[in-house]
Amino acid sequence: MAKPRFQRRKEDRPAEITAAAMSAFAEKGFAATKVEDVARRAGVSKGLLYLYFKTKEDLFKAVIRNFVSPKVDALIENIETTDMTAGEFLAGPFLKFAQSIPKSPARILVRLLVSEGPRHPDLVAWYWENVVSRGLEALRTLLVKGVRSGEFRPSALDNFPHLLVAPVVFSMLWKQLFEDQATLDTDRMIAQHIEFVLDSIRTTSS
Amino acid sequence: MAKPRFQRRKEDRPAEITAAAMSAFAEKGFAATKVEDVARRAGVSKGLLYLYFKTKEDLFKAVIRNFVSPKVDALIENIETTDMTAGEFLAGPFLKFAQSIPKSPARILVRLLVSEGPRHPDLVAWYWENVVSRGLEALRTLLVKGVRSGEFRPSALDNFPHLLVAPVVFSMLWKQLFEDQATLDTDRMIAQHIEFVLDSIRTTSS
DNA sequence: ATAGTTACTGACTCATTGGTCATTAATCAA
DNA sequence: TTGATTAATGACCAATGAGTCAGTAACTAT
Repeated sequence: MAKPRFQRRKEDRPAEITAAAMSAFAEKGFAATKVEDVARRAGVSKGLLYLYFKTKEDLFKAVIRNFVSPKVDALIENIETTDMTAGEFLAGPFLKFAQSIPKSPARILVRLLVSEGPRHPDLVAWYWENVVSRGLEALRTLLVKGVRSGEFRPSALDNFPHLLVAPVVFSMLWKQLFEDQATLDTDRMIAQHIEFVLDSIRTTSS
Repeated sequence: MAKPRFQRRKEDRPAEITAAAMSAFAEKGFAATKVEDVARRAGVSKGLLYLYFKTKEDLFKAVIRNFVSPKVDALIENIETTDMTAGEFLAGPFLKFAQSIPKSPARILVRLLVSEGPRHPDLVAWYWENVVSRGLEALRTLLVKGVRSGEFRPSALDNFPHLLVAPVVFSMLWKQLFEDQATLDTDRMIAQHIEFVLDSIRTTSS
């Protein structure tokens, strides 16, 4: 009764493989990662990988899709269902969210997207539709809500919710590039930034 | 007197080759760019390229070094020699500088650095020493000067000059990824950001 | 048991490309 | 003009790695 050389686990393979790919891409980037290495990490043969993903590129897209969507969905859900004021939400749950991203494994995805994006227009388009535009729209709604209630004064920020997010992106990149040379307290930096913004757009100083 | 098949121009070759490499890398990224393609763009044979650059990686480093240094040097020079107040400088020359970067060809370098950085630690170290730390230090000095003169109140920004630069980095990435899906008025966005920050740290509102 | 199905393996192919080097030709000094 | 020097060429080699496929073994239904 020797233990079998492998098991058949059709259901779990795709998830296991994308997870393996995620960590491999994270370390090496897309081009420098060998498909066989991904397979090895997933404890699977190269052939099997090609049974679930048509090409290496296909695998890459699956990775991005899988790990990003849940995060944004959660944020948007929160924004839409909260009963906090806009200011409270930004200084509370949103801040927490913004601070958590650069420390989560997801931080790697920016790097992947930045480096490979231009060569995968359809992936970028998907990302735009499902992540970026939805996220920005939710933020804008939140800001408008604040303006309507008189909590915020109207400002250019209404057109540039991007600004709320810029330091987060910056932090993600920093952590991957310069962590060794100089640690950056991204939590405090992001908090400070939100504070600056709220300072400027709040109608009353509490 | 047939025209010669090539000319010997030892002096100019390296610059021409790095320029060609710059544009090639910009389009395809590092790994996906073929050395031979770089050579072709430079109007040169592959062999010659290897006469001036030991490896492809070597070429890559040269590219980054060549195109970045001048920019930062200029900014630092300006900061050190200006007789403006800190606020004037930030709202004037610095803003102009920040706005110009995402529109210049140099914007591509972030992408290169982000994607390849982790695999070239020595390049990142060089970049940190010669560009990032020097730039940030100059900005910090500027902020401290503002505080000393009473123009700014002391704030966490003194420890996070990064914040002044985050939206610039963000803009560079945006322009490369989402230009097609949604144009972003980076000039206005960056201006707005600087305004927010100055709003928050200025002691007097003018 | 046993035959049938299919998840899974891994050796192989073949196009690609980083890097070399023997050769060629532009330039220069005498 | 001619010989020496070296910038420049491009055919070539060796390695690499994406993708294939003939075969194998885990599972399943009978």
